[in-house]
Amino acid sequence: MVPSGIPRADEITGSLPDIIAGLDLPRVPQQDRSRQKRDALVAAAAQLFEECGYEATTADDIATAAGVSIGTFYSYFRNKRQVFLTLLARCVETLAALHIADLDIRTDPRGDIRATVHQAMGRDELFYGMRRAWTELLPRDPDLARYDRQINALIYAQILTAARRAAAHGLTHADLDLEATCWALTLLLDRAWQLQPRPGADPAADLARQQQALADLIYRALIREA
Amino acid sequence: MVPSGIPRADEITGSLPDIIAGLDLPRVPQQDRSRQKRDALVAAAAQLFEECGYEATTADDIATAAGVSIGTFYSYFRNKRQVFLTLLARCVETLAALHIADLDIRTDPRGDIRATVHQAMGRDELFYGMRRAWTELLPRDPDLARYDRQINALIYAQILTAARRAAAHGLTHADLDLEATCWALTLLLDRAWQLQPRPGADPAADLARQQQALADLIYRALIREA
Amino acid sequence: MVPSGIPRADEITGSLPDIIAGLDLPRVPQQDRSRQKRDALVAAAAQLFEECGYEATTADDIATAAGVSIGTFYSYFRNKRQVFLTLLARCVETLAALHIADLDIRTDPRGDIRATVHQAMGRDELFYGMRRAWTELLPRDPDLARYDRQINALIYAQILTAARRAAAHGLTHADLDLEATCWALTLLLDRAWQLQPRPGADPAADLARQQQALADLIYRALIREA
Amino acid sequence: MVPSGIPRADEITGSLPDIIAGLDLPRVPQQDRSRQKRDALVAAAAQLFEECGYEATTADDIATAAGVSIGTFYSYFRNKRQVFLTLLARCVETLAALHIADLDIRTDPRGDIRATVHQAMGRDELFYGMRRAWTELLPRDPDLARYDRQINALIYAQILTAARRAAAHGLTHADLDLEATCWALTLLLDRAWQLQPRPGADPAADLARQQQALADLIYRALIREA
DNA sequence: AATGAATGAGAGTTCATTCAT
DNA sequence: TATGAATGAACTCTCATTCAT
Repeated sequence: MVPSGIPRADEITGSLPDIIAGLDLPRVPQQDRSRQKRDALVAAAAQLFEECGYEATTADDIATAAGVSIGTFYSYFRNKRQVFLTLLARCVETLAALHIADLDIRTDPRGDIRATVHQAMGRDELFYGMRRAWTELLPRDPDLARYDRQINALIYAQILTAARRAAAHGLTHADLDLEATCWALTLLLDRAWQLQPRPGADPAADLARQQQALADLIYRALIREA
Repeated sequence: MVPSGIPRADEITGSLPDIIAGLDLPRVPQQDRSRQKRDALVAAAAQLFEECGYEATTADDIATAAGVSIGTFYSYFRNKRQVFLTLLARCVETLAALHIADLDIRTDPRGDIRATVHQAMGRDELFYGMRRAWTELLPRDPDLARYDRQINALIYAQILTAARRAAAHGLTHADLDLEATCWALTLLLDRAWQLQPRPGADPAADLARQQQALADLIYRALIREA
Repeated sequence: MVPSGIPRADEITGSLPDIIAGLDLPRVPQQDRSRQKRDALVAAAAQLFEECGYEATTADDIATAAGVSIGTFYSYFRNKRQVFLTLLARCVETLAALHIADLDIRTDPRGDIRATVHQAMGRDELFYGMRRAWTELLPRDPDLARYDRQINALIYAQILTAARRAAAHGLTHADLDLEATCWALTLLLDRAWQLQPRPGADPAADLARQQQALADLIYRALIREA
Repeated sequence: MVPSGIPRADEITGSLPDIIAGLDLPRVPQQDRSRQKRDALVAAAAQLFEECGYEATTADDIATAAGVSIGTFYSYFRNKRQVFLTLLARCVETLAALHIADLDIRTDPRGDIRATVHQAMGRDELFYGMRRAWTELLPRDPDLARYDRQINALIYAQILTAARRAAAHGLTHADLDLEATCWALTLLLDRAWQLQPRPGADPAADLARQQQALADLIYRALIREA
């Protein structure tokens, strides 16, 4: 069972880079030719995972799409899961670059939150290949579930840090359950990364609209009107 | 790819019961003995799906857990997917019973939202067996993805109806993008159904706390302070 | 392997009724109600075998089509094969009624042969349900292959008897290999029972035309022009 | 139901090679080792089909008999049916090599027919593995039934061509229904390919005897005595 | 390093037959 | 005698992974 309660303080350990360090990743090849081949495999996997899902994508499909043999695939990755972990590592790096905790919310809380949401959700291309595979693997890969929990816990911790700073400056609602609210926001973000522009609408404008609504929702959930 | 933009008006068609009607469900056996056996199979499937996930649970596992042979399993369900659909139907029935749209928000918005959230999330046991299976099947079952989209669209429509009523009475924020905000809340609810009490804490109290934070978040996202 | 050489004299033993006697048939029920039920099962089986083939027809299909339960099916027939044998017995009885050997060819050989072919091939309805099932079961049922061989041998013997009578009266070609020719004719007849009217044509007329061509072929293969 | 009326003119389309081209055949491996393995599988299948029939032969049996694993079997053939189609293609190639239509019947009709029958039936080894499988699959494989019909129609067309040439030279019986007679001969040939030498007799001599009787039968069915 | 043929455990599903009611 | 729920052996086919070349 995926435990999804508010993370306890002791669960917020390590950092996003630590998670990458803990992954069973293949070593990055040093030679240029090899690295290109590995990248081609990862790119092919991302596209196929996105289009067909993880299960429906065979190791053979990935190798073929990357223009190499199945044998070569297995010389770069110990197994199919490792390709996925490589994609995961890329995601986590992106998340680590967000620095939500550094959000200084004092001068323009609404603008700051909007900017952060925009930044967070604009990394769409880096989740490419992850969305479907993640939901497919999560339920049956205990390690992955742990990573999921850990990543969410760290994002939660960052949100909580920023929220506490706002609270310290008297910006938040008086009776706010900071922890539970930040956890709810973390869960919402997790879902928000799956947002798509609605078909028919101008994609960029539509996404911007959704991002703004989301940012305002977060703003109002936390910050009281002056 | 699962399209997750704000539902267009024309996507909000039918009703939750319509979705159940569209499912390829086995007929419910009339005889008591048979119904008991079918229920045992469904219960076994739910538990195994919850514990091991959908893929990792074989038809044989379910039959064995229910104390019948594989042949019996296939005489009650055409295939493994049909067991899942049976669980799904149960969920949708629960959702249909929520009547979010009927929420009359005028007198005590905060209390009403709290009550609704409490009611919505208190149905936990009925999602038992669905959480993991749903995320596993979603990416590879186009029909299911359609149902998912449809169900979310209908919940969104209900939230939007209630929110519009509040707006008509001048209760909501002035500059609110109602549609985008309600869609964000719908996505949040979808995630919220996976909430668990945090280990170590008193489960009931902890869930109540998370529910209240969630309800307040929704309240503040929509309703302006008097 | 199905042995299809010209039958040796010692293979021509017994009679068509003997074959029926050797079949593992269920006893015919005495009570009227029971006989009706059995007949309904046989009729349903014939139709399904004809339309779907033997393998594709399940015991359950037959029972359902006959309006009884699978249990009842198995109280009338020990197994699926026994239904087929029942149909077979009906065929063999029909064949036994042909009396080809009695053909007195002296006065009007051509007319006699035509009449016999017409009579032989006109029993179409009695082969109903057999054509597909026979070819399906033959290759995998050694007993059935033996029956096939035996039946063909007996028909061959009858044709040979008639042909020898004609030869004795100097009606046949001088240099005729009676045995081999009659065997070829037997094989041809076996195939001829699968003849259908060609689509588009008047069925009765078309069949009559094919029968006449077949009869003339036999006539010319055996009888020399005066 | 297998329609076995005299082929209509519009049914005689394409050529035997066209039929092979329409089959869903696996590509022939280029590497020697692979081809040998594929041939071993085909040979094993032929023997097992001949001895046990198509249905009774499992994919596993074939793989084991060929000394490879079931996985290897499925890397050479998409399914069991494809092995059969490979055998079928071999047969059709043989039939295409017969050139019955080219039969010039004017100078020595009897000798020509004998030679052709001899040639046609001497290809016995190439039908190995087909006889039982064909009759087993025919009733339940609509595609195969179509091929059967098509192949027979083409053979019929060739026989008819030769017979018409003979008729044009006034060699045939005056009142002959050419079409119906040639169709009967086609059906007879179809059965004749299942001829075996009778046990106990000298195989070669016995087959020659049967072939000669068959050829004479055809000769007399068509050609009038000078 | 690269290939791709080979492996074989394991999945879903069918259906002839049995037997308690 | 009639029922139909229950059985489970058997079958086809997939695909992650290995390893000889």
